[in-house]
Amino acid sequence: MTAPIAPLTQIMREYADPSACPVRNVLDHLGDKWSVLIITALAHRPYRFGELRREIADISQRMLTQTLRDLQADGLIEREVFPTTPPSVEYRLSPMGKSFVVPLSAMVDWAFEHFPAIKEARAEFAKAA
Amino acid sequence: MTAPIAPLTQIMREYADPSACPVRNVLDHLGDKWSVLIITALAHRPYRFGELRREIADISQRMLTQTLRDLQADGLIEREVFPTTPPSVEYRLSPMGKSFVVPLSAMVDWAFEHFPAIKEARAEFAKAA
DNA sequence: CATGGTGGTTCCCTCGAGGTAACCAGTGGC
DNA sequence: GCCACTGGTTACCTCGAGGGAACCACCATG
Repeated sequence: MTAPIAPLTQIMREYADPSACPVRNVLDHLGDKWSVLIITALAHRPYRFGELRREIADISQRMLTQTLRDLQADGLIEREVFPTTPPSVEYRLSPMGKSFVVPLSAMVDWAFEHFPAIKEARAEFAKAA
Repeated sequence: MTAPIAPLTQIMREYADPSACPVRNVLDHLGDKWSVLIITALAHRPYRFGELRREIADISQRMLTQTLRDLQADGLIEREVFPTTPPSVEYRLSPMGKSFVVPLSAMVDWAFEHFPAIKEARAEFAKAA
């Protein structure tokens, strides 16, 4: 199982400026506290703002708005306003967002599968120290 | 392409405490500034401390030490000290670390592939605002 | 008239990730 | 004697992500 990632040296050389490196640029954005959770929710069906707020119980309204805006700016989600009273807003994954679910779910599966081993490793490491 | 991720509702309900949720627990750790970069480097071959420091040009010695310790605590990398003078230290991926390279490289590939589209989406979003 | 539910925005504050720099022991080279 | 390289540790500081609460307009309900 040789690593299929391009050599780091090459990547680092090509994208000396971290903000220009695709990996660091994209993954840093998605590595925040809420993006993955929101995308996971939207992977199942479109959600309205309030629904998401209730679903992700411990997110603040401020961060929900902000993270949704960032994901929308990156083109991962689409926002649609319905002129009802009161106006309701629906968020859904864009095609690109849906394509992101594939590698994301691979990571999620990995996390579930190896979580016990990681917990054990942490306990052993703490014991050794 | 239906999302193969378990329903968020179910996950959130099962792991009400965020620190007990495998996904948030594991991915938050790996979502820091340097873990992915270090794992990417080690995916190709073992590295010595100083080698890593030079390879990842813009990491501080402090964060390199700390991130390596965290990855070691999670059981993703192994540390071996050689009793040379001066003592040298080699870091390599553990079997679990190697298994993580699979989903990680899927994400890296996705990032490379969609980076142009993301940049375009950002530009368009900024223009619209 | 007041309250609650739409989907936000704005201000203020905290806390911790991460950067910088100095220092350590031991040894080899000039 | 002085410097450099090995792989660190420690103290100090900054800056921004994120939390909390208040506020907004609009409408329906009681």
